[in-house]
Amino acid sequence: MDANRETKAEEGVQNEDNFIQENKQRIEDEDKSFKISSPKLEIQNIGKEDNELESAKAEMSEVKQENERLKKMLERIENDYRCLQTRFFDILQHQQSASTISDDNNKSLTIETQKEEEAQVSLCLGLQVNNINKRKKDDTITNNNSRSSSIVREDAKLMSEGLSLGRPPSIDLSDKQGSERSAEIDDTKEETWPPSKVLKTMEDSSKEEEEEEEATPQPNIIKRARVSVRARCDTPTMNDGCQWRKYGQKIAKGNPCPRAYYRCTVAPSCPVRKQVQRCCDDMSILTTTYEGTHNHPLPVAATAMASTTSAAASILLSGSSTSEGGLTTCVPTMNTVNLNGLSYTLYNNSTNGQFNLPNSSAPTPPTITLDLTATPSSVFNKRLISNTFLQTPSNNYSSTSLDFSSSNTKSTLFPVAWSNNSYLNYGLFPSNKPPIGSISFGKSSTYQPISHLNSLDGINNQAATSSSSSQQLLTETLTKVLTSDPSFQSAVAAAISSMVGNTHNNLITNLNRTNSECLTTHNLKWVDQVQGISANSLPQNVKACAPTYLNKPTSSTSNSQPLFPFSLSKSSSPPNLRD
DNA sequence: CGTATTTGACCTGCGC
DNA sequence: GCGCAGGTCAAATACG
Repeated sequence: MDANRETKAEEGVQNEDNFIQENKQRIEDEDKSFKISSPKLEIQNIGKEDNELESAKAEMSEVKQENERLKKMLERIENDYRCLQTRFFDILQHQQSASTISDDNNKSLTIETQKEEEAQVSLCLGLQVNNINKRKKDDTITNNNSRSSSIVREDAKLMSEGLSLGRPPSIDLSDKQGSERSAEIDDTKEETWPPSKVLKTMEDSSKEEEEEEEATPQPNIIKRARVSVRARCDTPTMNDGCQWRKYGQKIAKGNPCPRAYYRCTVAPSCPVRKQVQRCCDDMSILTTTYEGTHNHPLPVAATAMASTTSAAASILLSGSSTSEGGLTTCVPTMNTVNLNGLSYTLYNNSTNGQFNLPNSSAPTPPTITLDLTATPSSVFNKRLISNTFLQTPSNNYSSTSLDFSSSNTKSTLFPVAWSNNSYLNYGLFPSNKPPIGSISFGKSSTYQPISHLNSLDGINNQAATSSSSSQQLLTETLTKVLTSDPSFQSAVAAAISSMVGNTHNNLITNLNRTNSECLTTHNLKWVDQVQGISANSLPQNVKACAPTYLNKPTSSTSNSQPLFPFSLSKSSSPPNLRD
């Protein structure tokens, strides 16, 4: 299996190599065309007003500068990529050599690899931890003598102690039957939503298993993981591609805006529900909270949101495991990476209540928030505010926020790396407000980060404390971070692939498969450009607005070339993590 | 007339 | 045990 995987990885690397070459060529051609057209423009401007001529020249100069920046950027990306490629092959070789040392180690590696792959391909929200738990307990029992790996034992131990790692389920989406298989799993073994009367009566056959699950003490904490999406939206709901039926509405305490309850009607027995509520502070912000797992094939338009939310749930669950099982600090962690203007914030507060639904006084399920609303700096401030005022000490669930905000306005406090001279500038925070527990890769960072990945604390500390960290260190740090947490990889890959579009699927998934996640830093500028397109590309009969990142443009953009390296082409395949 | 939405009642869990 | 708040149900209503 490793050989097959390695082969696929090499193919993916090769594809990426070709991809970079093509786009480099494209940029050079673009540059040539500018050089050719520039004299023409000057000739045309002869006889016009001087100011018009100067303005035209200025525009051309800006275009040229932009083009130069893009070229340099591409070169640097290429260098980074080659560096990571080399590193990746080193790791591969190292793994191969290590695998031959002993059988025990071989078994451990195999199991680890399997688990890693499970994490990478999992797109299931509301993870079947109980099933996993059962399986692993069985493994622990049956293999108690010698064969079970230490990893499995540790997981089982943690889970038995209520410190579930929330490892994603082993649902293989690599084939086309994956979704159906997951649906079968959902139908027969799991009820991701708090069981309703109707569902209970409908599922008599699974009562025994439910009772078994209820007998286990841990439970719904993981199963009820939620994913919230904050987005600016003028319409009552976001268009996420699914069909929803409203079944209730309630005015929550502290928010005059009613909270609407929807359930998925794509399939009659689909347990997925969502809550939609406007932010009382900013009525233009719509918070949509998803809970549960679709037990049916999703419409193409819905796969982006579904994959993103499920991947985000993976991050939440892996992150919560870290905070619950490993972190000894009480300081909430907020990990922010500004990837070329795409602010990626992991907000993980083990003592915080549900962030996006602050009115909840009762303990709430672990919730992850995808924030598509504001500039990173403003979002960051909101995080601090919410952290200050919304803590519910009785709540031990974690809340995680993924901030996919794009900084449309170039803030001086939170400069967009892609728009500045410094490339691959992963997170520049306002120097006067150091975030508590944040990851900051790159320059000007003076903060002590608290990673959500325990094992990487040292790495991040090193990266953050060294204000003159080299590009090499930066690359290595990123690589380590991204390759050390399969859930993180999975989530990032799914989110990026969802945002960037189906075209880039192979690239993302290949790299996801090969643990060469440096690519996630490559394609983010284009996302900014997508943002303005998607809303206009929606069908007119759609009453809901689309989250700008998650609803990809299709026909309206299929014929136009992107401004930056990554081409768009129409694809109907969902942006999941399959091969 | 079928379907979707509205809305008041009801259920459940939690804190005091 | 009581009250509160979130969540759900289902009859009534609206809409195409």
